[in-house]
Amino acid sequence: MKSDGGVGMSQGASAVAQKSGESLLFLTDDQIRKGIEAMFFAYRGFTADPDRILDEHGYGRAHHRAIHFIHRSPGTTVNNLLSILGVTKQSLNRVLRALVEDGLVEARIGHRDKRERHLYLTEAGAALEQKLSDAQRERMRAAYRAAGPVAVAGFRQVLEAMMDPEMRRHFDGLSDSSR
Amino acid sequence: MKSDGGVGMSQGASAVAQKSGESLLFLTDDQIRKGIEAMFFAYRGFTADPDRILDEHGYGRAHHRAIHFIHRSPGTTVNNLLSILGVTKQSLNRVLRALVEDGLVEARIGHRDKRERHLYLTEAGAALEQKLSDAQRERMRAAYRAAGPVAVAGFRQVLEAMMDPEMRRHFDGLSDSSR
DNA sequence: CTTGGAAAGTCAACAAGGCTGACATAAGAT
DNA sequence: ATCTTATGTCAGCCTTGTTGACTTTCCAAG
Repeated sequence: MKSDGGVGMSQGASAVAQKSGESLLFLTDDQIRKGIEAMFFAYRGFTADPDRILDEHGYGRAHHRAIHFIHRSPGTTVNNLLSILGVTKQSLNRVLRALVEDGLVEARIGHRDKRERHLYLTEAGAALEQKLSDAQRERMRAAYRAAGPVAVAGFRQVLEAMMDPEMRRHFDGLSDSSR
Repeated sequence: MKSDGGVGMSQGASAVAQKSGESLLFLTDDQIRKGIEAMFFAYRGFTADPDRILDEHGYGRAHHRAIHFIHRSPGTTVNNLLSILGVTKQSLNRVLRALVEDGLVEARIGHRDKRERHLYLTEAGAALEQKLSDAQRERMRAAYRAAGPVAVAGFRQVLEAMMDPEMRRHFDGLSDSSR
């Protein structure tokens, strides 16, 4: 694999390319592949705890996502949720209908624009949200604590750089303290 | 929500708890929640590019995962793949059958134990793997480059701490230079 | 050599959660 | 009055996961 002096793997930018003294060893194909696999395995852990709880309640990840973002942005409209979740309205509607029927979510008709439905968690919905996010936060907190503040800052930087621009807009939007 | 001096949210370990001079601000519920949302949005980006390519070929993420880990561990058995992927044999078999029928994967009967099937990518399979991992690596590399080596190290640390122990074993196993 | 059990494959049936397309309704906007 | 938007809904399809039952192959222990 090392043809011309250790540089020049098969595809494009894989070479180390000792540029201006900086080693850039973290950009080798091997490092990146390990990052890809770490994402895969970590995401499994990330969803494992909520998945167990959801299963007990007869829900799935789709319900979790809806509950999470309704909790984060109480009164959000269906359309807004649609663009955050990136699914079709039919898909979201199926989930939302179940949550409303089960009394976890309330869909209030808009005052200004009566076509809109503003979504809120009921007390029962908020209780499930607590349970789910407690479980997910606990693992996250353990990981954060184990890795330390510097690692956490890096973690967040890489994740944000990995998002599609549109998703980053949503992500930044959620961080607004306006609400 | 702010009862006793701005600290003391609802659930457990959320308080800042200024322990021995270290600020631990990175362990607040708010920081953790942002990490959770960052994971969610970033994972979407992480899978977006391969998903597009897979779609053109009439495959899904399940096929990608199989192809990836067969590429990583040529000659791996079905059982080993099963434990890495964490799905049922019926689910994996469906995917594997399609890949074998399409000539992307070869399943050789074991020499020592003839019950086992050892899985290999064919030339066509390796070509698709290239295409998929090139796309995924490109985004990863861009994120790594934007964030820098220190951030990348932190990223990896947090991800590894987030895995289930069994998944971490698989992850570490893949990094072995033995084989 | 026989038999128990492991590895693998297969068939059937089902569910969640994506998708598309078509259509209905209400209401804001022009 | 008409166009457009927001939402809901019905029908049908696909992928990918599940469980359960059964078969074949074949190593290994008795």
